[in-house]
Amino acid sequence: MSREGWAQRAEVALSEAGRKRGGARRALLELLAEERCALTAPEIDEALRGRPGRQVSRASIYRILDELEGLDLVQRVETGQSMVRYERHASHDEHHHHLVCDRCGLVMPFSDPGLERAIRSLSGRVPLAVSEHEIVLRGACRECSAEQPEGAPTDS
Amino acid sequence: MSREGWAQRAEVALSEAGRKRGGARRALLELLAEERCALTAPEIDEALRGRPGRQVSRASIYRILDELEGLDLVQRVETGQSMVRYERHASHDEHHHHLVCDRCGLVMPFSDPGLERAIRSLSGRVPLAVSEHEIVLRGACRECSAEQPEGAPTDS
DNA sequence: TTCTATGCAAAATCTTTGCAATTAG
DNA sequence: CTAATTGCAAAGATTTTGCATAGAA
Repeated sequence: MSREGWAQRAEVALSEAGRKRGGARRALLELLAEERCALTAPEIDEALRGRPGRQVSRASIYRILDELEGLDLVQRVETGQSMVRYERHASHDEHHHHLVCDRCGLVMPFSDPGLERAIRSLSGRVPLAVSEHEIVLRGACRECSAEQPEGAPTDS
Repeated sequence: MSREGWAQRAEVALSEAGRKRGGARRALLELLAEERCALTAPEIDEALRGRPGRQVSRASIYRILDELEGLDLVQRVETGQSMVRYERHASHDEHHHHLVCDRCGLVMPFSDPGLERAIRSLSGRVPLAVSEHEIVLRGACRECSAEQPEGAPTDS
């Protein structure tokens, strides 16, 4: 239900902002509504090429993402991979953070109430009116740690 | 003491890695030892130009940062500003995270034991062998919230 | 018809690489 | 002297912008 909820909220926010509903924007919204986790602009481009609907130019992808971010419909996520990722702005019950595998680049979502509690209590004690927070845990995913448990020797 | 400690550790690590002590590297180490918070490569470049010592080419800045990262002497920090930042790898007692002002781009360090506890306990419960974590809180810094408390009207 | 939306191509960054000259040991 | 270090310039990549065309209301 959240996905449809988001798509609907997006439509409303855009029309309220006086935006027309062009094909490119609709294609992007559709993709973002389905994706559960963060994508980079190039990944979005590629994803749109690999599906029935329309494909969208890079320039439009950036423009639309920027616009959606301004309307709080998507949020940027930094995963330490030197490229911004975008995902739909989570409603309260979907709020999550990210696990990133240093070796294969895999990005997975996770969430934890204890962590959120700690953040909330902390937010009142810092010299910043906190509106967002982002947490990234890095390490080796299960598959990668199985392959090379530790600092395994290379063949060089 | 931590600063000198870091600089010294860096010298040792580099010589153990069979590195010579060129001027560019020394200038970068010196700057990083003094900085308490994360800088982008362009910021480092500019900072080096504005100080007595030697100035270093962009290429070398990137090469050296990359090398230092490999030796665990510096760490990358992503603050959601679409550019990687670098700071010296914190020793345990210096470990910190970042507050970022959405409006002016200011980056400040902070740390919180409760948060670290939450992260530690969480690390055992996720499908990732966690080796690092990064936390960014975003919002408006004091100066910026004073200027425009909320969604203040623009003059457009 | 009018204003927005979009694509294409060029521009603007940031980052990496190749190569020659310099420097440390 | 030998190998690492550095700078410069060119190449790569991602992101932004200008402008003309297509599309929605």
